[in-house]
Amino acid sequence: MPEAQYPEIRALNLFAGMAEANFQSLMRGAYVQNFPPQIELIGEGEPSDFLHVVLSGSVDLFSTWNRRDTNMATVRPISTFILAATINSAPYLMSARTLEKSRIVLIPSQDVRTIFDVDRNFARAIVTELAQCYRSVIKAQKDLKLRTSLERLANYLLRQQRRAGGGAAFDLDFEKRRLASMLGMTPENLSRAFKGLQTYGVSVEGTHISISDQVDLERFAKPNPLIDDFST
Amino acid sequence: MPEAQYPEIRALNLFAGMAEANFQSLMRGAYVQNFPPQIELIGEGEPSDFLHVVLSGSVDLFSTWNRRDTNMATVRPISTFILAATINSAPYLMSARTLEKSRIVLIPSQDVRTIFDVDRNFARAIVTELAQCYRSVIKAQKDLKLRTSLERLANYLLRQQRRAGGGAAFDLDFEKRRLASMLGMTPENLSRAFKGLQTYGVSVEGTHISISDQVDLERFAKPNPLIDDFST
DNA sequence: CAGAAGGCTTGATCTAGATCAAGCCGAGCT
DNA sequence: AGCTCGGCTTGATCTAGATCAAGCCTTCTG
Repeated sequence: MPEAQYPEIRALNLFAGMAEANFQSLMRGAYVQNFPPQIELIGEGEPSDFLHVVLSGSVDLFSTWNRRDTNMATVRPISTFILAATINSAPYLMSARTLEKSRIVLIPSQDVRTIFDVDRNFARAIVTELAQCYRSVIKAQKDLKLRTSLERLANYLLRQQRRAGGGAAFDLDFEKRRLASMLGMTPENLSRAFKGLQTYGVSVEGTHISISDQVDLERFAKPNPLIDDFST
Repeated sequence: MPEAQYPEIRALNLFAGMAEANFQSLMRGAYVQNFPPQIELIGEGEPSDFLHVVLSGSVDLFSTWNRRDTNMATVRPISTFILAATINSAPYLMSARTLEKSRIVLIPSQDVRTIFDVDRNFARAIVTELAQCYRSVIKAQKDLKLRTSLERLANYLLRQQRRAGGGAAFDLDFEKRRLASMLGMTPENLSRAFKGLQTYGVSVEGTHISISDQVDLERFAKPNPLIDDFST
């Protein structure tokens, strides 16, 4: 891998604390690659040869059974995916495809396991990351099982609003059909859901959202840190 | 904690490989307790003071939001729960209650984190366990999102059959209302689902199940190791 | 500029499963 | 034995969301 990439990667939580020699040794086998949208990166059931880290873009994790499929999670920078499979040398449980143009680091799983055993700080970082992945999945599952589609959309808008700086107006950063998929609903129902939120002061023009009555929307959405807060 | 408990706990994957001194040090702060059924052990949002290990019985993990609640997972012996919260010193995302009389080890979270940093084998075991928890949740989510309730029941019966030795007849080890909850359906629908499986040669008498046409049931259920196999 | 294509919206229908409302039946008790 | 209580079943209805089927509008292309 070209050395120019190092500093950016080294700065990630996962690698920041480890010994330089171990980092170098990890990087020797790793490479960074740019993928176009809609590329299938891995398929479920395959052996877990590489740990993946999303540097930019976004990746959809999905699963298939009996001709049905469902998206399980969306990975945004900067975080890893299929860490659990890598750690346990187990086959992938999910498939992954890029949603948009994405930059991804691939690190051979064997190297990750080796360095894990010799670098205490790396071990700590791995386990923290893994715990975070676990908690993200749990949060997503709570969102899905406890809320209606209207409530999910309302809470998504509040989260997105915060990410965009907190102002009353902001833009969606996905096209709507992708948003629908991320929220676990069809494009048709997303369209209807947007209409349903008009009652609470939400107006939509293309990808531009404005919230005229913050309090009312929050009273409806009932955001909860144990579901909506990504940091904890 | 009474020393008599040690060997049984020491034999668990989580503790088997660690240095004796570290194990002793963990056990000094730990204790084993028997709980009656339906006791709420922890509540979501609380700080994660203890790592829990289920030795016998079973524990229901569930979540609540806006007066709704849903069960997220059922923990059977022998495994841990809320490991992720313990590792990250983060609040619990789920509540836990005993389903039946259960024996549970409680280990102070702070001790787990301390020993993690000094015992390489313990670190390895922790991360393996955590990865397994992660994968279990993913499997449960796939089961729920990709299958109808009839399919979930059919696959559950096949798994239970295997656990019971693989014979054509076996017993459920839960009462039906509990099974319904574990499968994410209402008791009413479970009842109807059992009727629906008669077509595939399943007959039910109380908690006793017999499968007259194994091949037909499997053709319907389409069991898949990436969902139904607990070992991988 | 015209045409096509793809995403968005809207309405109509369908479906899995939940909920509501009785009955049923076996176990334990007086 | 007769009663009661709790879990199970059964049927009827309800609902969130999916699916199907158009039309619409913007953007891209020849």
